Order: sequence, then C-alpha cells, then structure tokens
Amino acid sequence: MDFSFHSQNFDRAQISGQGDSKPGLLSQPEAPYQPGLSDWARWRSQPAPMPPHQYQGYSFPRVADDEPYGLDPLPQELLGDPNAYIDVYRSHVTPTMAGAPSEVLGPQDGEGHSDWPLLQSSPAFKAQSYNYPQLESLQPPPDSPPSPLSEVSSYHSPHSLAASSPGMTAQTADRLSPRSSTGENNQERQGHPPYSVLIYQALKEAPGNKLQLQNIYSWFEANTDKGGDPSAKGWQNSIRHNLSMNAGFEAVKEEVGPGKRAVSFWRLTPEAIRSGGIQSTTRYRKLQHQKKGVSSGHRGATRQQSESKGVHATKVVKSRSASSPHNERTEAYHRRQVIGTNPSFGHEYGPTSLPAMQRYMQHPIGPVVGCTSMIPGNNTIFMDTMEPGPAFDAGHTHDWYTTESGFNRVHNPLESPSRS
DNA sequence: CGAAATAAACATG
DNA sequence: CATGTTTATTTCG
Repeated sequence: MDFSFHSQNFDRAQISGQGDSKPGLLSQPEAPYQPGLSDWARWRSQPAPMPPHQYQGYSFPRVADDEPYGLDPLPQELLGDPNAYIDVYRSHVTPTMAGAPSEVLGPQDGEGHSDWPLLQSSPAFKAQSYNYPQLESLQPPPDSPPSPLSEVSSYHSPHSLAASSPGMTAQTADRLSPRSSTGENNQERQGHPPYSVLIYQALKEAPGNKLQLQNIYSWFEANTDKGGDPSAKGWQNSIRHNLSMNAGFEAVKEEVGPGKRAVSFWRLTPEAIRSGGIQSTTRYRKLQHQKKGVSSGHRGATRQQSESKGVHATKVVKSRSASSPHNERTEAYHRRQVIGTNPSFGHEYGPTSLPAMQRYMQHPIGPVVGCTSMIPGNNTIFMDTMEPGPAFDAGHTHDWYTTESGFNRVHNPLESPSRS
C-alpha cells in the first residue's frame, strides 16, 4: 500500500482528483513552503504548491502516489485560542474580549504570534466567489459584542483576496465531495475524502478552528460540489451527522451577553488537532451495532434533557470525559460542558464567521509557543479528557487520520468479541 | 465485515 | 425551523 494508513478507512477517501491536478502541484519543488497550505487543497486540484518533501512523508491514502492527502496537525497554539486571530487581525485594538490579548500572548509565549503568518488564504477559497449566504448573519451578531468587535467586519482578509488563484475555480473544486454517488466516474475521480475529513479541513483552516454550522455548509459549498443543487439537502444532514458523531469535533457555545442568544460553533477537539487528524468513525457507532431486528418500535432517540445551562460563557458541548465507566448510562450523551470564558468575551465572530474562507491563518511556524492558551484567562478549552485512550466509545479500532504516520490506531483491549 | 453515506425520527430552543 | 442526536439502512471496498 502506498499509504501508511492502515485501516481502510480512508480508502475511499482517495482523492482522485489528482489525475489532473497533481501534476502541477507537486511539481513545484521550489514552491515556497507554505505552511499550512491546505492539504486538501490539492484535492481540489488546486495549484497549490506543496512542499514536496514534507508532505510526501505523510502518506495518505492513495491519493496518487505522490499526492499526499494529509492533514496537518494544527498548531496548538492556534487552537489554543480562537481569538487569537482576532488580535491579529484587529490588531491591538482588540476588544476586550477575551482579553486581551495581545499582551498576554505576545510576550511570553506569544512571541510567535505577532507574526503569525496569515499568509494567504488558502487558495482554496477564492474570496470572491464564495458568497456566504449567511455571512451577514454571522457578522456581527445582532447585538453582540459590545463594541469592540465591531471591527470585525473590517477584517476581511487583507490582500488575500486579491491574490486568489485564478486557476482553480469552481470546477476544480467542484469535484470534492464525499464519496458521492457511485455512478459515473467511479473509480476515476471520486474518491473524495469522507465528510469527516472535509469538515476537519474546514475547521482546521478556520480561525480558531471553529466554525458555525452555517459556515461549514458554506465551506462545503465553496469547496466541494455541493451547493450546486439547492435541492439537495442531504449533505447538510450528513455534515451534521458527522459533527455529532465524530469525536474530533465539539460544539462550543458562546454566549454573548445575557440576553442574546449564544452562538454555537463547532470546533476541532484538541485531540484532533494534536493528532493532526480525525478519527475515522464515529464515537458511538460501535457500541451498538448488531441490533437489527428490531423493527417496529421506535427508533428515535429518547432524549434527555439538558443539564447544564445557565451559564453564560462558552460551553463546550461535547467533550468526553474520558473514562468514566460508571456513569455511562444516562449520560450517554450528556456531554456538554461549560468552559469558562468571560462573559464579556467578545466572541469571535469576526473571522470566524466571516466568509470563512478568506484567510485562514497558518500556524506560526515557529517555535514553540507556549502553548498555553493565548488567551488569558479564558478559554480553557482544553478540558481534560485528553486521555490517550479512546475516550469515546469503546469501539475497537480507532483510526485517526493523521498526517504523519498516517494514523494511530487505538485498539481497545476490551473490545467485544468480534464476531464475524 | 466494517466504514462511511444517507435517510429519517426525535429533541430542543 | 435550525441545530443536534441517535438509529437504522444501504452502499462500497
């Protein structure tokens, strides 16, 4: 196999676009290494120059022999604080939110940030073409932020827009779509990465690694072939499904002010980021399988009620507390934690919601940042949970799509008897 | 067979 | 109604 991946998870993910696209990309040896270039950009057949060696290392599924299909690990720093980008963009003006940041981040560990290379937005996104429908809505939340953020809007990506790459256009992009229908070009080009991977990419490129659902949709429209047909709504459902099911994503709610309604974002889990990839599958699915036969009855889920609420701040919805064997029952899904943030927090609307695809910053290639969140007192995104082990279900194979080695497989010792 | 897609019921706000 | 969850079924490698 060409890929280091082991599991077949990705098989289908093979990106087939390479046929056409790859030639260009990899060919550019001298291309300046762009940190973060979207990996998947190539999927889209973009002319993005990929750093040859670096990426080559990874081996992703079979993109093409050389086309690696990898996800880069996100910089923690980045993820550490979603707002950081704000600072960057909005300069010191930063709001209050969060606090300010610059100072905090800057000095100590932040050294790197100042210059986060926001580089060009990923070519993937062409600014103009994308019209994010909701942009407006997202923009400044209605009342939202007190004030500081107002500028957010101004944050459009600087020059990035201009530079968009001409070459790729919709067409290229169009092709991406998760395993779409079978038919047609089957083996030819089609193997788009699975939803989860696409979502991962979207989030990964997003500031703060988080996006609102709508933005995710938009991203898909822009970067995949959805969008063309309005009628099809299934993909959205699928996206939601994936977001919910995949452990690599977590929902975060940020409340703005007392009266306003919180905005929710989906973001990559620290683990996902750290590992540089997402899990192949779902977190729950494995638990159950094998219950077929039940036909009549009800299939819907029975819901429980929400428990925590009332706090205004950022809540993370979804986070698994790692192993707590005992209370699994009722809490089957009860994740939903709250993260502490400042209420006055500004929220990161700006970029986050903005046309998303504008500029995605890349990581600070640099050095190490202290990682600590760049944000001062807030954001604690990292919740525990980080156990190496599978926090989620006890499924058996967990394959992570990672960049480097491919992926990690976490095997569950227990594992149910795999029956076959 | 397992993973991912897909469709749909159900739950909440 | 939009967003989320969870089943359940189908498709594909």
